[in-house]
Amino acid sequence: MINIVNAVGSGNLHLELDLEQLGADLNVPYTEYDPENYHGLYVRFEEDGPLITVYRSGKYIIVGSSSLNELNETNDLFLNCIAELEGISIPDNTGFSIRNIVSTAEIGKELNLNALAIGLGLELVEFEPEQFPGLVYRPTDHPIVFLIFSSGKVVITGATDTDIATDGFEDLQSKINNIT
DNA sequence: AGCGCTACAGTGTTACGTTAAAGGTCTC
DNA sequence: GAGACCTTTAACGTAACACTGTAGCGCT
Repeated sequence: MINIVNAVGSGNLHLELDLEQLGADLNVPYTEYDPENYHGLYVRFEEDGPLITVYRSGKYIIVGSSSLNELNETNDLFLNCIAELEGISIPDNTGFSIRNIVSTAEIGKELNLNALAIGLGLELVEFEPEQFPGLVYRPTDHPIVFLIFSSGKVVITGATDTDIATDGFEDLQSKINNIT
C-alpha cells in the first residue's frame, strides 16, 4: 500500500505571457512574481495548497498535490482562471500530464541496509550512511527510484503513474523477503 | 612561416527555485 | 529540543559559469 505525498504535473498554454500582468489580472488569492529571485510566476489557490509555476512561454508546472485528483482539480481551476481573462483563449489540448509522483510505503520490519545493498546488487544501489541515512535503489525493471530506510519506511519517486509505483513497490517487497 | 600566448565568441553544462517524504547529523 | 541540511525525482527558463574554437598579435 503506497501513499502519495507529492504529485507533479506540467502543461502548455501555447501562449506568450506577460507574467507581471498575468499575476495582477488573475483572480487568485496568492500570486508572486519576483523576476530578480526567480523568472517564474507562482500561483496558489490556497495558502498551503499546490503551487503552480507559470513561465513566459506559456508552460506551467504544478507541484505539491497530495493526490492525482487534487493535481487535476488544481489544473482545471487554473485553466478556468486563465480562461476568464480578457483576450486569452485556452487551447483544447494543454498537454497536461503527470510527470512525477512521490509516495511513501512501509515494508513492515526493520532492515539491515548493508545486507540489503548486497542483496539488491551493489551496481544498482547507493548507500553512504555518513552522507545520507537512506539507501538509494534504482531498479532496472521499473522506471522509479527508491529511498529505503532502516526503519522499513520507503520513499518512491520518479513514477508517472500510481500503478508504476505500486508494481515497483510490490516487486521490492518480494525481493526484500527473498534477501532477508 | 611557424609557434605560442592572449582575448574573445560561441557552445555546453550546471545551479537555481518549488514540492514532498524518509532519518541521521549538525548547529544554535 | 528545534530547525536546517543532506538525498531522490520531475517539470520549466534564465543566469552564471566552464570549456572549446578561432582570431590576432608578437617573437623566433
